[in-house]
Amino acid sequence: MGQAASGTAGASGGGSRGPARPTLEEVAALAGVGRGTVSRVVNGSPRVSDKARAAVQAAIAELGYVPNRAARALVTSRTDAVALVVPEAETRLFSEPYFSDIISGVAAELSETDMQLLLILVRNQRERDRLATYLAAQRVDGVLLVAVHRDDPLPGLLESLEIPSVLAGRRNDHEVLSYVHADNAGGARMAVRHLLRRGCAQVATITGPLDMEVALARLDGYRRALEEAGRPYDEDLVALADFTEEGGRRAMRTLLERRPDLDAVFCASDVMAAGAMQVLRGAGRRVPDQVAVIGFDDSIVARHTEPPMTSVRQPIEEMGRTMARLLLEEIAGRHRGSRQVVLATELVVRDSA
Amino acid sequence: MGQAASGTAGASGGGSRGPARPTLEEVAALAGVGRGTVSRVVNGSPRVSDKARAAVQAAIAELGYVPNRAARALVTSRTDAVALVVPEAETRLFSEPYFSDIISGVAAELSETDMQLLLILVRNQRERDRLATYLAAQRVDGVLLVAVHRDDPLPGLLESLEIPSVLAGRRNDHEVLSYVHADNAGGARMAVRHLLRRGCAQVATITGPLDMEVALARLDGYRRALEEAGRPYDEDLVALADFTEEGGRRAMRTLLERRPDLDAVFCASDVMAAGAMQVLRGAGRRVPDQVAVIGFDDSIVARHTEPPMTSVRQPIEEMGRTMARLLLEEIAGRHRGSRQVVLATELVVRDSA
DNA sequence: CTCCACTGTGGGAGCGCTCCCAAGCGATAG
DNA sequence: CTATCGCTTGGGAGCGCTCCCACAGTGGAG
Repeated sequence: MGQAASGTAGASGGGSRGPARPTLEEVAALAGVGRGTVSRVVNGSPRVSDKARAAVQAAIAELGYVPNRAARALVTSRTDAVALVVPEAETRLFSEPYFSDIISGVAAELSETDMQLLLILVRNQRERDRLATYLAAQRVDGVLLVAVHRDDPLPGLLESLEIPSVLAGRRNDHEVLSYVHADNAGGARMAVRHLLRRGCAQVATITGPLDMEVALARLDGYRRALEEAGRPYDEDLVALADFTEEGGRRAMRTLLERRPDLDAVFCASDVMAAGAMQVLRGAGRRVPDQVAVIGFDDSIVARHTEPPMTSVRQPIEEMGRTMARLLLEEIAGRHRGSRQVVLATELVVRDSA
Repeated sequence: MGQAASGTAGASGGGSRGPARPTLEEVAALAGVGRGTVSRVVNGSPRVSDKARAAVQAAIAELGYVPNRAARALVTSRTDAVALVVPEAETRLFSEPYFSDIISGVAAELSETDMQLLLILVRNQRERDRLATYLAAQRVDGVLLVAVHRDDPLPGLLESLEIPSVLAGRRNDHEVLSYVHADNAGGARMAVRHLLRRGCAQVATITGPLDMEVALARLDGYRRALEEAGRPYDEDLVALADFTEEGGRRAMRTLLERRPDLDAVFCASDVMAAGAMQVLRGAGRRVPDQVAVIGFDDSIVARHTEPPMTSVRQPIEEMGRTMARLLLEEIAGRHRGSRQVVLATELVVRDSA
């Protein structure tokens, strides 16, 4: 593009800004060694004499040498980059801080290495297709994928491409890819136990979309807690929703209609719980006196509802960290096969239950 | 690293997965043309005959050819990547959805191009230094920077590196770099006008940290609205805070102490407003009857306070889009000098004022 | 003494692409 | 008919790096 200046050797590239960056060759010349030796020093090979290493390091410092990634990538066919793939529609459904916390954890772990973090938002079919091409072109060394649906084609794509990848959550309990997830069932169980211990007799639940394993697991925890307590599982006390506030409102209305006698609701997300609380208030039910409410995520919303919401916390940043760690190990090839990590959840008791 | 298999020519790289990717050369061979012609077609040069172009396109489709970025970057010394730099400490202070919305806007705009989005979180001095090296090594074609402080060294770094960059917000009103920001002063003015029109007589404000231009601008809007209405500007009605909930609580307590007669508070962020509302409730003041409250950001928090909060909305996703657009134009060199874009804010009236 | 490790080293080859030069080839002008 | 121009085209050179081969040099074993 555009008429490039004729330009003599080396120095000027396309529209180069700043002074020309030093190359390996220049470092070698200054250090009085060969290219190979500089490369070995830069890459931490042990097969270099102390004397040569010192000379090279001095030269690197003097010139402010930084390796050219493109050149390295070209020959190694590694990119030193991993992608965080986010199906965007989901992000909105998820409790808001989820996204930033995952990123924060991933970035923290990667910052120890010189891996770059690429962010890829996928919001429609076209972008999905582009992603497939993109990944097939091996533009990243590994992939982190969040918000996995049961029938999501993306994990299958990663699998067939044999690209190192780690999921946040899993498609189902036969997941073959590596994944990290919170103990959703355990958290839900804790929440419901808490409600039962409080003396609640008719504990309802509002679920997430059942094509997501997280939603299923939370429902399962609910069911198990009831079982443990010898309570019957009553379909009428279960309302399906979609992790959204409006969904939470709708579900709460349904529940109130079906079972006006309910005295507790465990919601699979804070946002749904917030919606539910609005409806309860509208219906003249006092929280927690008449109806106790527990959410899931312990997001910022939970701290701002009236009354402040009791919620199940999941260590999202830690999930991000762990995902990044597993991915790095997988890329390094230190592990055959896939691995799973389950992180503990925790009940944060506030005033709504 | 590790004992690489001997490997014959071409095909196998480091630990290559999948079939070898086709190269330009193979496309050229299949299409019966030279490398140069394929390159011209791929890069959309007009100086190619229709016949040659068709042959090349057919070959590309047949082989599923995708250009190798590293090879291209090596020779052009462009990377086709831009970085979104986030000083992380700030992200937490900002209303939460801010981050995801900016990203969403940026990604939307970039998805039309084949630019990659790199996310760089900077959370301490060490990472700041790394960033400087990183940018000096020209690993990205441009930089987007959010959460700019008045004395932030990062914009100065970008300036001296002469790397195309766009800020979200500005350091002060002499900003030399390109930036996009919301009409903070205008939004604040609208909010305070709304309070005055409602009949409030003693309108207080809780500000953000005054080393940030957004905070200053919002304070300025507050002052101007009072001026317009012929009201005095009273220092006692102004409390400094830091965009956090706890800061909002502290500031509210201070205000109540100094001016128990206040009947409205304009807060420079929703999160602070939420804190303020808690304190007001604790002090037995009814919102909005006794004290009207307005926040800023129209974040998710605003919708969940009790009562739901009136707030100034800023088009954050649009800001992200615009930032990306300006940056792309700057990279393409279509514009000399820097440009500024101000986006309108809007008052979203709910129940707190 | 020779022979054979072994360590450390230099530098050729080549990764896949863009840039650009020179050459081919019609069409038009002289 | 030849000279000139413009448009296409092929392919050499080279971007900065890693990989690997071959070649010292050193020291211990035979």
